[in-house]
Amino acid sequence: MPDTASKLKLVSGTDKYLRKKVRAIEAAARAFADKGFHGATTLDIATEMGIQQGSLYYYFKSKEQALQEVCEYGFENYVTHMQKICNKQQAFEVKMLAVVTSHLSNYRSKHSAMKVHNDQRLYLPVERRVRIKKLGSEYRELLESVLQQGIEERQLRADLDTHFVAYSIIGICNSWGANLMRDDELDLFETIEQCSDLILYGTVASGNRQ
Amino acid sequence: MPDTASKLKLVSGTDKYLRKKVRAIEAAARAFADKGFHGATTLDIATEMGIQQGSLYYYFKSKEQALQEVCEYGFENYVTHMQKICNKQQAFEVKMLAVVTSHLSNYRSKHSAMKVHNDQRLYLPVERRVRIKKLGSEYRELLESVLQQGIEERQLRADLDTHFVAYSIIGICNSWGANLMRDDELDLFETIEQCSDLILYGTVASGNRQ
DNA sequence: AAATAAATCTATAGATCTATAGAAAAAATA
DNA sequence: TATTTTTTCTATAGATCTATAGATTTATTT
Repeated sequence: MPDTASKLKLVSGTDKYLRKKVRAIEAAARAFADKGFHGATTLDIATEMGIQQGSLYYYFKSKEQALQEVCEYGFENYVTHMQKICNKQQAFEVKMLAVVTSHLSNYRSKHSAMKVHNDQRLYLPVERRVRIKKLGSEYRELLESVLQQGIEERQLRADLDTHFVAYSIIGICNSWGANLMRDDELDLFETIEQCSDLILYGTVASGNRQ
Repeated sequence: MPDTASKLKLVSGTDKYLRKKVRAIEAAARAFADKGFHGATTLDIATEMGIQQGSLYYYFKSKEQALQEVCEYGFENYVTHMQKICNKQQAFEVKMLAVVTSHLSNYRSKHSAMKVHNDQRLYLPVERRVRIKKLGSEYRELLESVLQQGIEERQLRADLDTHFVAYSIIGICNSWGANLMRDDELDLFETIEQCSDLILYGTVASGNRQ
């Protein structure tokens, strides 16, 4: 069991420890994504790692902490990727496509941690959600800044509520993302294209615009 | 406990029984919406009804059956409402607005059963999901028929993938619906308007259409 | 090779939680 | 009012599941 010394290793441990810790987080992510936080057991997680149930507590102090770490892990990669997209000097449309692509590819690559973040994070007590909330705001703000850029480049409607639209984009992507995880037949690139198209152009025919 | 005779009452019982059974379903819906299927206990449900934990089994044969009934109950009203909308002789736009309004109002009226249907139904074994799946297809087909009408009336783009769009509309509405349940400050009618607007017109400025 | 540290194991206490059985109370019917 | 039916209660068996303690094995360092 990690004592005061090895607690430090949760942040900067040996490579060996960190690698297996990541495996533990990913095993927990799969179990939680599959059966939900309360439905999955510590035995499920341990079995997926090939260790005994009790041994799991070498990596997590509690099941709740496992959920917290899964959520943070899943979302971190995600926000980092978003930052890279935003920092590039590119036209709005390109960024927009990159955002949708990033979001949906993430799901297709079976990144269960994202699903867990979306579906299970509210089962954490508020005090465990502080960091997750911060990451969430950061992500939404980045997306809003992309939309703002679109408005400034006069590509997007000037009257747009960027907050509303950002939230809606996330909603569409999450619902299709869940589908992509469930249904392997579903074509990733077609879905990306259709989502972008809907967000940009809506459904109304050219002749019938307001 | 309901014997063979009272099993019939699940379909056509005394008013008294049926009224309390609905109360039971609604209590279960609140508990499941709040804590998730596995997170909520039969004690939670019973306490909300003001009865003892064991007494709950007079209304449900098992916790799993409670989940099944909550999902069916929540979705039934919903599909029925959709049918009413579709059967009216009205212009496409009017129906479209009615669909979004119906979906989102449902959430604002704290109809937890809908949330449970969306978030928890996959925890049911397939054999318990037969009826729920049928209702789901029915709903999506109705929505697709509204979209088809829009295409035929030349209001919507002729190239639209109605299946994709129907699914996306449901996705947007569900994500805003969850927000409406969580945040009482959020204005229902503004949200309805914004959702419809996004679905119909997208985000791109008039001058920049394809 | 001996000593120390890291990683895993076994076994279990203690706390749930579901579902059932049978008694008791309340309501409806004869 | 007596009888039957419906509804609820109490108590509990039996099955989890989390988290911990201490022993044991494996790996690393001196």
